[in-house]
Amino acid sequence: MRIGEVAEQAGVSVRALRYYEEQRLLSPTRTAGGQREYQDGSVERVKMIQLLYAAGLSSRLVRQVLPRCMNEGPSPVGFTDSLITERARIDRQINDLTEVRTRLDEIIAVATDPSHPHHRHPIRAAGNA
Amino acid sequence: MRIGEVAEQAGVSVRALRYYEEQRLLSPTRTAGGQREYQDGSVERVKMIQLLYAAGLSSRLVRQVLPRCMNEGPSPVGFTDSLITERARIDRQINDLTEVRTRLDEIIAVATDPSHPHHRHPIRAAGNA
DNA sequence: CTCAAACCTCACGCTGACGTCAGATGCAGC
DNA sequence: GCTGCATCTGACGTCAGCGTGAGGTTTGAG
Repeated sequence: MRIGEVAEQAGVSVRALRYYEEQRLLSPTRTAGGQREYQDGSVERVKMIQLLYAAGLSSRLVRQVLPRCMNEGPSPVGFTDSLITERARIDRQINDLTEVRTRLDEIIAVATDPSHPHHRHPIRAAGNA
Repeated sequence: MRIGEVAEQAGVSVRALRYYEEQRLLSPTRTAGGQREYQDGSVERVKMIQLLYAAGLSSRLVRQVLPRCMNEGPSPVGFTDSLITERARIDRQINDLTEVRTRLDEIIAVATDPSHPHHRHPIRAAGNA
């Protein structure tokens, strides 16, 4: 597969794929003309990269856990600590997100419930003609 | 309270507090000499700001929801949509984080379980004297 | 063989939440 | 008044994950 097809199927930009390669997350082969040639599993791999990035992992950490996520053999020795640290960070972040979501829900509820004193009508502002 | 004390109690930097003011999230009064003077509730307010930032809200959105989070009266009219959008984003992010956490747990389990073929000893690397 | 589309390599730009340094006050104890 | 620490206002630096040209090459259909 060429880069454009991978990009489309994985839902990322061509630029992103080149960036991932620069970060040593992908290593496509090259054609005689110098163009990138991706293997079959690449789309799945890119999606996993996106997921890990979305969870806030750094490129360095993605590089470390990616082989394990794709079942590509053992990981570098002694990196379990950073994984545990990262797991803790993710836990905290989930807690933060959950709390904020609850707050937002309350605010949305108040703003949507017409019987509440702080209610604002979604279309017309209250009190004005 | 002066800025240094607020910073210490809220666990943020002095620079961060000035930045929050620049973003119109705080508006401390000034002494005759021009120094910032914070009210009593400021520490709590700053912690809430941190929480909202930690959940990935932008300064603009923090500015919008903060009054509602601190029970400071109604919010600007017609901003419920952005809250709902944001809520959806947070939901997706929690899902991503949870999935990644599960992955990390699996990897950590394998790396910690001595009976697993991919096991690496936590202290000494396997296979070397 | 031609030509357009896709691809290539630099390399600078962008955004947000601050860090950091410079140089100039303000404030409190003595 | 002096000293020393806290604070002040700019204003530039940082870092990550790409976006966005510029200018040139490769590919493959016709």
